Amino acid sequence: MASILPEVLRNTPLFANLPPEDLRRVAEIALPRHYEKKDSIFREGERADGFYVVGVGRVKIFKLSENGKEQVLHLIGPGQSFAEATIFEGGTFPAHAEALEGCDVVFLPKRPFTDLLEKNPRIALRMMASLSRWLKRMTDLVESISLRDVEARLVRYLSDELAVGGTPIRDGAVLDLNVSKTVLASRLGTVPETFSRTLKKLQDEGKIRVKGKQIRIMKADSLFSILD
Amino acid sequence: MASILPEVLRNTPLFANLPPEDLRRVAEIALPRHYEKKDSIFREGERADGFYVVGVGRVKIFKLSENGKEQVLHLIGPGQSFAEATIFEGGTFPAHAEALEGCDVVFLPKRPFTDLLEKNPRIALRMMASLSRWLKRMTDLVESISLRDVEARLVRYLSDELAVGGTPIRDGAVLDLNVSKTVLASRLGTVPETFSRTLKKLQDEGKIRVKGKQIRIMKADSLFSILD
DNA sequence: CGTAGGGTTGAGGTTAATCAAGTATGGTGG
DNA sequence: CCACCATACTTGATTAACCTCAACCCTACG
Repeated sequence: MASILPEVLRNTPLFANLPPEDLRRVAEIALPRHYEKKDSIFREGERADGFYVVGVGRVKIFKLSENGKEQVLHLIGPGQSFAEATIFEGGTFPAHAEALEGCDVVFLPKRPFTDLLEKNPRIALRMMASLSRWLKRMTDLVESISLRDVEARLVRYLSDELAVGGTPIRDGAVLDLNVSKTVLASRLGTVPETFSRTLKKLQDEGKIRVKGKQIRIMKADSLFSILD
Repeated sequence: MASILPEVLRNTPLFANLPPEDLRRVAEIALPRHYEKKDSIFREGERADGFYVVGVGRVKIFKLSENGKEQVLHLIGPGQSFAEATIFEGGTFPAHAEALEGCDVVFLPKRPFTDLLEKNPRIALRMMASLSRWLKRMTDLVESISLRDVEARLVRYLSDELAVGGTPIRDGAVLDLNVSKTVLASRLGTVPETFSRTLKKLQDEGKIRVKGKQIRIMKADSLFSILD
């Protein structure tokens, strides 16, 4: 299975289009790992000794409150990396990570990787760009959670998902929520009950049509008009 | 005034303890700027052509909702840098920045600085560490806003402020809120009314004593016990 | 003094969480 | 293939947090 490793690395923005030689060096220090559904990948506060690249499957990154409520920060899919930040500064993970399904990931251990960074300004620059993107995402998440109601957050999420999927935004467009509604509710900073009711409300208003995880956009204009 | 510039740079973690030669190079491309109270430093969506280091004064970084409500993301003080992330990836600022009082800041223009980064792995590593710290802060902010009630957020803020001020946490300790209560309310993701009521509640319970911007901790144990 | 900005207080309304119960759904073993 | 179980999801009723609106106070500063 070591043969798919370079392939995984090549598909992550961090290492895409890297000279073969650099890629080989990264591959040399990378460790393939597998997790089953619901397996914990790391827990908040645990010693952080590296970061991850997803090859197959989905991972949720989340915070837990003392009374057990969870806030999903990110949903990570194939090609994406996560926990990069932990290899600089601070030796512990700031959140939990759990496999949402069977996952093949690649682990990049801290020390060998930072050594590599020091000699590879190209990778270092990409690393900074990646950290910057995470920062932007978190900034948007804060804005979303604190400044918008659940309906607006949901609509924005649908809009963003259509965008990343490359689906043109028009009536009849279909979107597949790739995760359970419970997880999605938590990502949107709410609970399953409220999430369910919000979907129903939008459906009753004729703006969307819900069938399982399929969302069909019926009135794109009025649906997305609440976003500025 | 150019003489204080190296001093400002030396006081920011990004450039502290840098070899004099590196520091000189940074200073060469740095541009001192001044802002009066309430001046906008940049607005969300504006083209981002560099980042900032604060020499004197305080800056608030915030998001605005369409109906005018604001969420303060960060309060930046002397020695701190902000908007570093914008010089990689994404050409626009993800939030607004405004001077809370008269401010002397240093502006580091994007292009010359990235050129410098490519030749200076040492600075690049620090830059990544700095980005990582911001990321951690944002992660904590999300958790705080979405998983805790206003009282818990306020108490945590007090705890954090005591920590950064180096004040030992014990009964009788006094803390000065360096910003207006209105700004602080927004930083905590609430409104002045709720903030005021929450302070009053803690005072009525005998846990703190409020006099203007001075907060005296009266019962540290019971006050901070709600934080796990 | 008089005004303005920040701060406080009270009443009322709204959003969304909680609690409780019931209905799909999907995977597993018989 | 079906029965069963666990899990996910939905729906309704109730509650709690906190936002909004409105009025008022207080202090600083011209």
